[in-house]
Amino acid sequence: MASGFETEDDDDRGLISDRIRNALTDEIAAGTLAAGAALDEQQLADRFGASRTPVREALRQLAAGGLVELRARRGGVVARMTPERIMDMFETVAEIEAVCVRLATYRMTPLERSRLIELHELSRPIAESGDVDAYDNFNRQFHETIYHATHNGFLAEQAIAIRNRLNAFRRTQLRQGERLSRSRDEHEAIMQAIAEGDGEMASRRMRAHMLNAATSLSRFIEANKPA
Amino acid sequence: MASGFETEDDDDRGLISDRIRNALTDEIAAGTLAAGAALDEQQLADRFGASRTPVREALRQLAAGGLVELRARRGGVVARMTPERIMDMFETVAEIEAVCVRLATYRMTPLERSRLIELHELSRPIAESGDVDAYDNFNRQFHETIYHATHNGFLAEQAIAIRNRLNAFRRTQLRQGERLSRSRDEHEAIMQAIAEGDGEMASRRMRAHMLNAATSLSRFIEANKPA
DNA sequence: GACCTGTTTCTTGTATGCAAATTAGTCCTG
DNA sequence: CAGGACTAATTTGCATACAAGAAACAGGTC
Repeated sequence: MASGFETEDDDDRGLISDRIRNALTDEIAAGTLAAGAALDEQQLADRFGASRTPVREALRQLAAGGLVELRARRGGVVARMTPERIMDMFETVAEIEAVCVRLATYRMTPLERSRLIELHELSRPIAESGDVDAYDNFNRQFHETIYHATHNGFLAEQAIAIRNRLNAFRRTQLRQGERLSRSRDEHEAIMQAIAEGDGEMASRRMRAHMLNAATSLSRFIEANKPA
Repeated sequence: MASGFETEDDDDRGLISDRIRNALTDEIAAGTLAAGAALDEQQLADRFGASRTPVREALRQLAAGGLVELRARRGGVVARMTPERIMDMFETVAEIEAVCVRLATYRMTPLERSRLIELHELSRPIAESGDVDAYDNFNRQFHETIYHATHNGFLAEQAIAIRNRLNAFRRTQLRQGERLSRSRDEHEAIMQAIAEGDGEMASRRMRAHMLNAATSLSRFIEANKPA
């Protein structure tokens, strides 16, 4: 938002290793590369029309981000996520978000507060329209606004990193219509607590909000993964 | 603990890139490589008697861990930490630790509880002796025991990762004698809250405990960094 | 027939070489 | 003398080549 130089996001121009990293991230997120899939360096190099060197660098970066598991001299596989681990990640995100909203409540500037209120107001028509992608986009903005309002850059970075890491594994789904309006209602409750300056209350409501989303996903996984 | 094969930890045998990564991590942590120092690939390669390839991989991993900042085609420098950022990191650790101890209070098994009590008892003579290294070691065990008692593997990993990241920047210092006994007193208060099953109380006390440590470090930085 | 062992093959890890890009150094110009 | 542009040198990014380890396979033995 602040840095508006690049025409789009990143692709095509720049470092090959970055292009490969982004492409692999997207493919893992989209599910094109299934969890547990072996990542052959030469094969990937051929596919991207590059040599193994940038592929290796991309894989290392992905491994550092937790998307890929790398065993020495045995190559890499797309990180295999157990339902337990996904729940652990969701709980962690929920707790971190709860921390963020508490700090944000006590520290946000009037400008940040009005920006958040504005965002929240904008979400009403989106939730009513049922446009999941649009709501997803709004939702990310809403939460990231809160991260930054903590005035703790490191915490904000961590929150975004973990959130992205989780996003990469939720595939395309979690698109149950009724969840949208409930999500907005929960945001509403959080906004009210923020408005009252009650960080603890906002924190508890945020935690509940995130855990509701987790439960929703959990049900989806349960339903779609028989094994 | 479970895997007790290696004679020591890691060094000398195994992947060269890992050896370089570990060595650089240690040197950054020890302050041998000052913050902002340029990291020339060829120079490091020569120093470690290797080629640039493993050096590059090591640098990427360090960059992912936040110890090194890498700008495209401009090489890497040891991450420059502003006092603000260090405080942000400390606050983040404090909040995460607070989350951990709350969850741990509600979820720890009797075995984990007795292990923690045992550890805490052991710390009394260490704190009295004033052996900072020994107390440091105990302290790490104490906190990591709490992480694992959350029964959330992902959260525990995150907590350890952030804690390590912070450790790498505190140089050799923070060795003021009086801090030891105060630290143990604070642990005592946390243990009491855990014993009473009051996770919220334990959480608040843990947060205060960590912020005290941060303030202590902050004072040190203020005193030793004139610029 | 099952299991162990030696060999082969494939993959990763490392080294070296080359090209592009950035930086610094110098020369010229205002 | 200051500022800018061109050139040269250093450094990163990538490609290719080689070596070492691991997995797969075949053969033989119990």
